Amino acid sequence: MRRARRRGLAHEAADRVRDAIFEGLVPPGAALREVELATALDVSRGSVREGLAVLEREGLVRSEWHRGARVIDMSPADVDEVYTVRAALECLATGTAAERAAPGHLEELSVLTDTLERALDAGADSPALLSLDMAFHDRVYEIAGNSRLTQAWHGVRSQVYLFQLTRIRLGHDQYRSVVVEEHRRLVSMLERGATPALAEAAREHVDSARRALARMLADPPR
Amino acid sequence: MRRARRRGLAHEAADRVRDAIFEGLVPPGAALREVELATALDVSRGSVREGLAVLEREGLVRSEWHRGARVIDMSPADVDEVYTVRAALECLATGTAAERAAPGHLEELSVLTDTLERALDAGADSPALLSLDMAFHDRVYEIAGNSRLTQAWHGVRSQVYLFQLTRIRLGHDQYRSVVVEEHRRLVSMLERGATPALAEAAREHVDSARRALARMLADPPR
DNA sequence: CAAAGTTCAAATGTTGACATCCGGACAATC
DNA sequence: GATTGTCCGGATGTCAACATTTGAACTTTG
Repeated sequence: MRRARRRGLAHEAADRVRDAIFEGLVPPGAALREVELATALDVSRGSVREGLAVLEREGLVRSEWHRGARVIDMSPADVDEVYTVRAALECLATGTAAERAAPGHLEELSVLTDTLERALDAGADSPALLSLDMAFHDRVYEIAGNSRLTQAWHGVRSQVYLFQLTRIRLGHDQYRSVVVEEHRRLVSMLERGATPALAEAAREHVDSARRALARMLADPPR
Repeated sequence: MRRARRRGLAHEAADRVRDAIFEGLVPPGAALREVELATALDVSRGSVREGLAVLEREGLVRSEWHRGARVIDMSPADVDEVYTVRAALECLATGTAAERAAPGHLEELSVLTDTLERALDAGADSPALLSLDMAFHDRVYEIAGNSRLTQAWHGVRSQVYLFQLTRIRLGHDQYRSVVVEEHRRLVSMLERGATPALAEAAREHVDSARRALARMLADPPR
């Protein structure tokens, strides 16, 4: 069993605000005022403040001295930055995971992909698919078992999530048509161990997402 | 000019505590009590708390719910984790920097290496050399110009610093004998653009440090 | 005597009040 | 008329008091 974690109001507050951002209730670039959030969430400003610091660590929010916090926006440059870093991390993570994976782990990743496929076939909405998608990758990082690597991943994870949400919002057909296949490919590569081809597959998986989003941002299909 | 930054007491507190850790005043594994630090630094507990959160983001400190913060320790596993992640980041950073570097940037890195060499020849102490060493790498990240990458770097930077400090404390001869040459090699590779050989050099530079530290930890020369 | 329950000091988590800072609107100045 | 100075509303930064949790010493119980 995974041990239960007491977390405190700050993390709770961070979760609420993060979800609000993901749901689009707080658009990119919007200001996050401490008093406002404090009354809305019914906690003190101190807790909100600490929560915003958590979101800042995740890169979802940027704050400046005496100017408060704002939701990040997503210029094409931002997208490039995030996916470039993600590609490097994902490469390392899949490679390490391949080295350390027990057979059970690979089986588990395979099952996660099955779940994803079934959800797709059952007509689940794209955000739900994205959650499963992310869960798969989270598991890879866990299997790699490098806490610093996981921490680095958490530094871009929420941004990836936000960007991918935008991607599927602008046009989810392309996403739905490739997710499962790309994950299957990753699993099959993982089974063969830490090869250069695996690193290439991981890089390509990330880059495919980057290209799709870049296309969407440059030429919104409205 | 680089813009001036107001930062607040929390960052100031973080700086003090960080320095204290680097100077060995607070040994690995030691508890960092909020009230204690607050009185010592003459700031409120809130500011100390926020400062500790900064150090936690840097990986120098680990804190748990209602159990406070402790300085990380450095098991061989920790060393592996940090240098593994650092290698991946450094690869990406040098590659990107090579792509984007203006001639002036390469010149600047060369000058930084000259400074390092002069300091070495002038008999500067090893911690001073380490500062110059880190400044070089910081500049590479700046030149790469990827803020997410820089942030990921900051997530391991302080740990690298602490580990390297230990390395030179246990035996600085080896360090002094290779720093300059390894940096020269990096600069010359950077000048040839983003080649596979550059990535290899960056990886080797990091790995050399990892091996040196692992050797020291396994077999302390006392 | 070992295991579970109790108690208590010490530390952290949380809060609301007070101090400080920012940015824009308006007035003064050269 | 463009620049500089002053004011003020609204926001964040800081603080010290109060609430909660923890771990360990102690007691109880089977």
